[in-house]
Amino acid sequence: MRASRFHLVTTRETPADAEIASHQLMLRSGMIRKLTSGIYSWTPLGWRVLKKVENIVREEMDRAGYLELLMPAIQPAELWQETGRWDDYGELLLKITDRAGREFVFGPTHEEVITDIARNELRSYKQLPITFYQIQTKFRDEIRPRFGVMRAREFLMKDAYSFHIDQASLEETYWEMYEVYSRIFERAGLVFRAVRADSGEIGGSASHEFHVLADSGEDQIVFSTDSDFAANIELAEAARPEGEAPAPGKEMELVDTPNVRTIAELCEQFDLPVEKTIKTLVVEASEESGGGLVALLVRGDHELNEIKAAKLPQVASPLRFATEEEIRAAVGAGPGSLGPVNLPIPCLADHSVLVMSDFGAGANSDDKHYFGINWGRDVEAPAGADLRNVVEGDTSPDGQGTLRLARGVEVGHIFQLGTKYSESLNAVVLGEDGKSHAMPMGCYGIGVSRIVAAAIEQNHDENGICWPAPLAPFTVAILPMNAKKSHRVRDVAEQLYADLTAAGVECLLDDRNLRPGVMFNDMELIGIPHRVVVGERGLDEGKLEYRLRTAEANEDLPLEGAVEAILEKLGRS
RNA sequence: CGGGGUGUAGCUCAGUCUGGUAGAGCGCUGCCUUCGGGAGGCAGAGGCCGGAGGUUCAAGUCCUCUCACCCCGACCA
Repeated sequence: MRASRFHLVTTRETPADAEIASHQLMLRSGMIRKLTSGIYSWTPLGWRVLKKVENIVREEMDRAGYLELLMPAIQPAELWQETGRWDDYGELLLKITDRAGREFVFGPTHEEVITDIARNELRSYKQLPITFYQIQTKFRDEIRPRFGVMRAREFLMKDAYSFHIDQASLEETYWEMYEVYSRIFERAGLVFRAVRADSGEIGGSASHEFHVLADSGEDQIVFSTDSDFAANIELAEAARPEGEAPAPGKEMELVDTPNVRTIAELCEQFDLPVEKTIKTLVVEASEESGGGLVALLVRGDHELNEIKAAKLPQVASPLRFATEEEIRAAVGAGPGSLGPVNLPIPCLADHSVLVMSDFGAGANSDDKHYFGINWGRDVEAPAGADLRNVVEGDTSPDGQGTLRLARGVEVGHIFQLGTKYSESLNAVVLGEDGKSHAMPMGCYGIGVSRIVAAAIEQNHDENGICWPAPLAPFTVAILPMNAKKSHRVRDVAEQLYADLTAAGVECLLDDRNLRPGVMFNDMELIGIPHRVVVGERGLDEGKLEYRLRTAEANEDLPLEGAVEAILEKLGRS
């Protein structure tokens, strides 16, 4: 490709509404253009990268024997009403109406459609297992689109669905898919981690997420130093502390604590270690436990894990924090002065709280705290539960090693769905036993467009993007210096371009006749992995100049045999 | 959806408080000089100041209403 014909439009300045590196660099390099909130066009440059990702995904899916198809983006409401997700999926579902007033959705995912296909197409266990996939535009009406294509409303997704005669077959495909996904992210040149995950809205039992590690990631993931334990923090159970609370060493005392609203203020003003304090959070109780409110206790330096809490039978799901008015009505004190002693509502404590002694907590009376509280002596110990987020250094739940935390961008998610959809849509086949069986299903997603952003998050420097070779829009940039004035430079660059292109290398020849600095900066910004500079200076010595995008310095290549030397640099000789 | 903020040239932003000729830098067009890390000069093009009402002799600026976008929170690939 000739740069002069490629509509390369880069900007020096960073657009004001981009926060993270990938979004900024995608805009500056001209890969994407925003049409409206959460909806982007891909320019020729961006589209080349997106297609690279798409092709890797497609090749690996095909290699595994999965069948590509294409389903409609627009789906009839009836299908969604049949599974109940017309209402359950909530506001994320974009509903649209045709001229006759019939309702449709723009598909955010395709369990309904694929299961409809399966119930019509699949008759016998002999056709199973079978896995279909597609690469297609999805729309989810995110409450808050963010970070460019990282969390867009419209995005490109690879979604796959498998159908089975029994759970054992589902598990086999599930773990096979786990390997396929791992291969995809490896091939894309990404540093990633598979972690156990919450299965969330889609339902089902087992589930893993694949995260590209990046500091700007929206998810917190946890893994063990010594075992293969890895999980999303939403799901990571905290190891139960061993032993009992130490014997009381202090008397309980009631202390006036005006101007204390937070744990931090309490610790600072009264010189209390934070791990000797208790945070009392009040949430809505579940209906089956009688409604009302329930208090959750975690250690002052710990955070409540809302996902775990919502799964407890005593707690309403989804989790809802009580308002200050509700708390005052039930307890008679504000949120800053709550604690377990004389608490008039039911209470659950994180396991780590139950092994504390001589601790401080609110007195359920405004501007008063108790210090030196001990379980049993001063107040009956509440029931224990796993309520908190694990923290760096915790013992791994499997007992091997300690936990490390990292941030990740979720780029893939695999689920064992079970028969949730096959039952509600009556997708059954005849088994070997001659009876009908609802097919257990798996579903597997990859955020194709999100991978592009995640790859940049993981691979950039102060000059721009540093594409992993498999994702780069072009492999080699050829930069002629002052080509306008030197036919020699021009001819060598053209010949190199022709030869490399003939050898199947994707080259970008910068024939724009710009000043060298502009070309260098542009090519670094858009992140082309290999750069060859053709200049009078080098030609006099029979040399070209070569540089890897991520290298510190240039190296010379002999003009004679330059094509072979470059192919060798690409690992293609 | 709650809370905060911003809308002025293709982009980044001044100007709004205190009403009076619509600006700068980058980018774009032409010419000249320059040419190995975002050059310099000259000459240009480009704006219903997000939209609608209102106040005023006069509104980018003041008032009301709207729309869009961004940021912080709960969801997801």
